[in-house]
Amino acid sequence: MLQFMSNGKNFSTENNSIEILEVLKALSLDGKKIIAAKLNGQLLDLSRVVDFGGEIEPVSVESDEGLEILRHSTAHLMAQAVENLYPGSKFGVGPAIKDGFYYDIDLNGAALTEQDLSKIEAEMRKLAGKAEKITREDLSKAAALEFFKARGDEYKVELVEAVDADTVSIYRQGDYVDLCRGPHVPDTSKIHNFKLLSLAGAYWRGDEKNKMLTRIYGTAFATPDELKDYLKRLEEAKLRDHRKLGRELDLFSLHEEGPGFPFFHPKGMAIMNTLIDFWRREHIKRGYQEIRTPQILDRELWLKSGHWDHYRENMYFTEIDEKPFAVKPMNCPGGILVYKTQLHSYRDLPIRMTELGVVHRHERSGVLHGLMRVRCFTQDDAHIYCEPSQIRDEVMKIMELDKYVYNDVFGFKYSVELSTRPENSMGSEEQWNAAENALKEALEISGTPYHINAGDGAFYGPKIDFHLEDCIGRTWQCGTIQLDFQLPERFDMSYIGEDGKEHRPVMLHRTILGSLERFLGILIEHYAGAFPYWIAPVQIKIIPVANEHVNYAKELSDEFLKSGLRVEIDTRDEKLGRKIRDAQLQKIPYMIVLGDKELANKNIAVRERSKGDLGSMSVDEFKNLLAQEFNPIH
RNA sequence: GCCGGCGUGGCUCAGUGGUAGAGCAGUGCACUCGUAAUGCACAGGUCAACGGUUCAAAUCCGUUCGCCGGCUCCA
Repeated sequence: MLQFMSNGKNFSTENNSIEILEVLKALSLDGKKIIAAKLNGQLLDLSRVVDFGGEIEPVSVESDEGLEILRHSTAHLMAQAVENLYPGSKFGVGPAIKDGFYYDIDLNGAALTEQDLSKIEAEMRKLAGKAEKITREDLSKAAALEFFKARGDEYKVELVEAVDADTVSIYRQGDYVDLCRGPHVPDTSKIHNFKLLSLAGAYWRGDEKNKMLTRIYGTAFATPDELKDYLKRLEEAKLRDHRKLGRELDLFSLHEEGPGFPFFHPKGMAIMNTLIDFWRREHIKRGYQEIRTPQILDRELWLKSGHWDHYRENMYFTEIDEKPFAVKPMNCPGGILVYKTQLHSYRDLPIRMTELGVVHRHERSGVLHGLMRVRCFTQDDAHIYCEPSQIRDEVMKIMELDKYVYNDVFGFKYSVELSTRPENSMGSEEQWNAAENALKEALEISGTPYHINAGDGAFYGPKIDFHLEDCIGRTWQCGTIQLDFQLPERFDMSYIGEDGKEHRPVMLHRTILGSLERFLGILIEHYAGAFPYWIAPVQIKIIPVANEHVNYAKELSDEFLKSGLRVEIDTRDEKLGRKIRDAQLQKIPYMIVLGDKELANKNIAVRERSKGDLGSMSVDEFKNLLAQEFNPIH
């Protein structure tokens, strides 16, 4: 006898096996949207026959788990369509991912273009129309190996070999067979709302030594509206693209003459400089001192620091007077030379030295991306030299600054990761353990939620990384805190302790914004180009109604410029509506309209970019208005 | 670096073998204008670069560069 329970309802059968769907029916838990079930927490197909009972719960296509199943089944449907259209295709992996699914396929020499996606979609719809049953079969590992070997499915063979169990399952729909853990929707007619999105190359098992397969990305949703909303969100994301806005708002440009080396225009620099002003104030408040170190340094220094051994691939080299030099990819070795110009006392520690360091790193050509991934960028770097006992406090202070900047000032959500010892690293096991524990402690005492990213630390020490979430849910690494016992050792750094003897300081590397270039890119997308007043490249646009109002406009502009505001006048011989429109498109926070009325009353008409016309007011009233704007620099 | 796609005036894009097109932006002229586009005219491109096929190449082929979407890597 088998017994099933769900939310207080019970069902039992005298048989010693039963199909899941029958159980749900008996409990009146079946329905159009139910595509799978959970028995004792395990996800199962509706057609699965079980010989045990327990707590059962239907899985709707509208739940997170149901959606994942739907997407996974859609990936299979796509694979089936590809197999029909491109005979001889071999399949790699095809998982559901955030927002959709993909399948990696060896097309047997065929090449796809984006146009082929609609052909594949059409084939998918045809197959879905047939409502083919999706059935599961359990095979022994040996039988599965034999089966896939016989079909010449080399990738599936490799996957089966890697499975750590005696049996594996395969799923069939029509002639299509795939190795899969499941579960799946009961039949292909359950798959309606899908779209294939893009093509890409992807290395088999993510290893660039392996063959490159064709990856097809797609998405699927429970309802047509959800699919439509998602596609709309993709469109909206395109409108926020920092490369497009950077051109439209005249912030920066990219040129063939300097791949990966962005050019900043006056308006881009206005934002950058405001950002730097803000950054400096916050660091001075928190006891940092700023330094600057050279761009090019003797190669010997990089041999000593370990960069030659661990980072050479990413460095640029040059020669001065026949002597080898390197362009700096990091600021730390230069900073250490500054530290070593003096003898330090324990009383001086912690020493917090910042540097807006311009670093060059060679990135492979395929990875460059606007301001987000470049070959030359400005790090808002800092190095903190302290005693081991001070590490925890210093880390917590940095995390406090991170929270203030990310959350309070810019309104980003962010998450924290702890990255541990990688391969190809320097130092002993004990040092790494101590370093990792120090960071863990700081995270735990401050109650910061984090997850561990094993093996992703820097070659000289473990790190805490801060990932900001942008407007479309992508995450970007900005801040990092890296603990380093190696460089102090290599450079024989010291301070004089209370005991009058020399001690080795610990070094913390950290950034808050990460790369100023990337941070600007993130801000552009986050605000969709409509920067808050305090950081907007042009804060006020003065718009004279006609020629005879231009002089008044210039007087006003001079006054604003003197008080440090970023202001422009539109003196073009255009109609008011046109000038307003252009200022709106430039997303300028405030517009001031000056015509006969304003000239006569010596006041101004103010328009705010999102609130519209605010009516007339005196210049003083306007300044009061500005004073109420959020502004972390004042 | 690898896979696929793309590269036509400042921008967005049409043109797929027969001597380069549009809209916006720009310039000139007229209008002197009240809260998201005034009208007319003019100017602007050796069609990414180089090589090849052809009587003829923006268009077909090859190489290189750059960009886009991914993979790998990363701030």
